[in-house]
Amino acid sequence: MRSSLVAIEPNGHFCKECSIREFSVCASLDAAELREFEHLGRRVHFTAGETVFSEEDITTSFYNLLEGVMRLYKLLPDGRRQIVGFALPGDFLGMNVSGRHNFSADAIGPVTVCQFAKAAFGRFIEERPHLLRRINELAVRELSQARDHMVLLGRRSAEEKVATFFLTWRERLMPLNGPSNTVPLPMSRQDIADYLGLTIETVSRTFTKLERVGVIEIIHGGISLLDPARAEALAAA
Amino acid sequence: MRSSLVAIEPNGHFCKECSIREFSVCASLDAAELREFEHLGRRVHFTAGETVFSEEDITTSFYNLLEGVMRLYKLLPDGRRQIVGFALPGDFLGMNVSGRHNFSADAIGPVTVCQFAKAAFGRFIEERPHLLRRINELAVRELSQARDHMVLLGRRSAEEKVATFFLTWRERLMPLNGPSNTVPLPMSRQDIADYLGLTIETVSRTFTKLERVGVIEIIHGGISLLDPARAEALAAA
DNA sequence: CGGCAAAATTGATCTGGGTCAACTGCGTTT
DNA sequence: AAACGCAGTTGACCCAGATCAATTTTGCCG
Repeated sequence: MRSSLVAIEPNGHFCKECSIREFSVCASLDAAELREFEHLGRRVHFTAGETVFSEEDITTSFYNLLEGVMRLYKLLPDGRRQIVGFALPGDFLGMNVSGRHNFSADAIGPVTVCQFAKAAFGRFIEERPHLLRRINELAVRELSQARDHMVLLGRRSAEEKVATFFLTWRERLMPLNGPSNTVPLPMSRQDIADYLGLTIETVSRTFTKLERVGVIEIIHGGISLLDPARAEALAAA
Repeated sequence: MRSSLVAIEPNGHFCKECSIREFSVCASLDAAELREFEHLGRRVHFTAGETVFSEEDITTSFYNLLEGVMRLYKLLPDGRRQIVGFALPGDFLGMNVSGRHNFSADAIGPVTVCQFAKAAFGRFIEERPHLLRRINELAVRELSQARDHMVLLGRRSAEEKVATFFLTWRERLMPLNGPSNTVPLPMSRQDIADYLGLTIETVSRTFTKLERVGVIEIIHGGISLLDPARAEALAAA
């Protein structure tokens, strides 16, 4: 569903207090720039399941994810879905070709974003090459992740896919939550299936199997990695 | 195999005569910049099957593909291969995270590249934001292609994969060769299989099947798209 | 032209993961 | 606390595509 009414805080938040600044695109800005930047963005909230933008939409905004997790996906005409990634705080969304988002983005659970009007943001970048360099850096990193994911989708078995997913998801959460063998999984089994190119049944069976052999423990809202080394081995890293 | 001896032309070619300039990263440079740029790159040739760089290599150069086709791929420890893309003239290679190429690149048939030392190229970009913008544009386009390919790998049937491949490959060749229903396929069946997440046998059988039903004709070094509309339908675009 | 090796095709069979269907558990509403 | 509904799990069966195994075709070199 698309949000028809979203809460908009009429500013009041300051970039310099932003907890995810160091991870985000803003990390490249100095104090003076940050103060100017502050006026370009506005915080917007979304509730669980809301669609932030759709693939066919014309891009009018860029988004900086502040809180929560989003699923990024594409649909085939017959409804098959491929999740092309999950966005975490610090991720920058909205770069695109030909003026259209080429994937859709839903909030998984409550989400806060910093939304920038495309035109104003474009002007701001124009005279700040270091910001562009930072954006490019993030794009190249994403591209690298995308290629890794192609390997997973095209060449790995169900067990390898799931084990790899646990490890890379834990890895991605590390800068945010610190190192831990408890891996929260805010997304549904269906989301995981659509991310890994599997069915929900296969995901569920593989979870159970990995638990049975003692690699993980399935806990409420996630898993616990009991044997990370074994998981690495299963992932055929 | 890695090339131990490659022919290096001691310059003599001029950017302004470069046939693929308009498609490449250089399209953003003016006449004066081009003259300066010319001294940064040197043309290097590779023969069929040669490896231009490997995924574990530390990046020391950027490459602008001038002639020929390259396969870009990643290997799993047990030898399974996923081709993450094919590079065509105009494509720019070498952007990376953490200083290493994160995929390998082989020449398919004879290849000519314009090779730039990383440091010199980096300095040149530094003071030319429009070049950076152009590079970013290409990265974002690649990212979009990568996401499309994830959908193909994760959610499409063998027949859909092959039909989609014919159509998108033809599409990519269009700016270079002009529109045509004759689609050259310089890569091997194994390459196609590793690109589509299939086996060589399934690729071969699917080719034969599509020929039998009159969608394509298998010709020397490629296929002819007899019924593009049917192909679109099979691709579930 | 003939003889090889590599690439591609075709056939027979197998299997990992999909499909279909039932059931379980748990959070929400009344 | 009963009743509902949705997410997740489990079981039985099936099939698209993998695997294994020959051929056939193509390209190449003496």
